[in-house]
Amino acid sequence: MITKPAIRLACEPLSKERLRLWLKLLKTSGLIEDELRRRLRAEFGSTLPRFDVMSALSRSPDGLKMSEISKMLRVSNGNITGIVDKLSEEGLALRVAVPGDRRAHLVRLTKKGVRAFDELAKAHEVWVDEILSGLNADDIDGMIRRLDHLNHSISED
Amino acid sequence: MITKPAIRLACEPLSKERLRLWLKLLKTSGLIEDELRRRLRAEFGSTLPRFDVMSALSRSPDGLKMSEISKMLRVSNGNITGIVDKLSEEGLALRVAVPGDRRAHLVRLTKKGVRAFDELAKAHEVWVDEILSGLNADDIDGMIRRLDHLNHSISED
DNA sequence: CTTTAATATTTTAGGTATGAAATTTCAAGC
DNA sequence: GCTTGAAATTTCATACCTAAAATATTAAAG
Repeated sequence: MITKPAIRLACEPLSKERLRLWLKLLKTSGLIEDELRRRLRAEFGSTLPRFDVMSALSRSPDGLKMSEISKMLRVSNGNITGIVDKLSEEGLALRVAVPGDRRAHLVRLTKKGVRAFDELAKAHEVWVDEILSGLNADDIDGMIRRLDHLNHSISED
Repeated sequence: MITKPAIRLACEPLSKERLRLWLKLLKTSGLIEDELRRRLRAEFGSTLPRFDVMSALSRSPDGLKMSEISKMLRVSNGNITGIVDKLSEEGLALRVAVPGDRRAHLVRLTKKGVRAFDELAKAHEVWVDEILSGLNADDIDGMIRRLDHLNHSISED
């Protein structure tokens, strides 16, 4: 009787499988991202980075420092400057001075910004639901569990 | 006897779960991408987009048209122009005229480009293996299967 | 006090990305 | 042959993004 091997004799294939996994992960998230970007542009004339910044601000009504935003979104500090500038110009966000510290500013959504984001967020959730509609509850659960595992193993190394 | 419900009474939680999944997917691929970008820069003074273009060219020794590259990598045509310009300046790629069609050019890696990419690709595979080392064969297999499913369901809609 | 180091942000230089308009060339149809 | 439309690429304007340098402020150590 032939049994399936309990251990792998060579590690080489596993490294190839990891590479295959990474390429698929990259492709999938790129496809979804492109589609979201397209709709955000077509239906709201907005962009993903702006949505991300507004989303972060929305979760912190008391405001966030520039560095807090860039840390949360894992993008460079200098980048956030430009995006917040734009949001401010359009009256969606504003910089508030911090009493005890003249270096820092708190960025906050304006009322107009909150309204705009609520609309965006509602549409965004519907879009994601549509795009991922091919997945049932088990699929979703399985992927979330594995992504958590992967995420954890990456972050702690 | 109480049986588990065959259908969900409310769809709302599933849409939230899909959103959760997307955010995790985005975060994970971002973390991996950032790490690869960092190493590419630190160890080779190169970038991910250049690596991607070289990788595509490497798989097609007979050359690729600009539009073929942009289709493969799902980036805009105008973008590829700049990257190929840079690769050409550095002697890693070159444009070859197409005999029957004076509109198109075939882009091809030079010998130097092939050597450079081979080195990059070898390092890249090791990096990915390291970064994903927390996953065993079953994890990898499970994720690949689900990503294929998702990918398929997105592309065909 | 004053030097020093750390923190918070902006600026700068350069590469990457998009969509749209412009250019050149090709392929038919008349 | 000439026009029309499609195809391949580049150019353009604009936005994003990074790392690194510059600026300004705070805090702490001597």
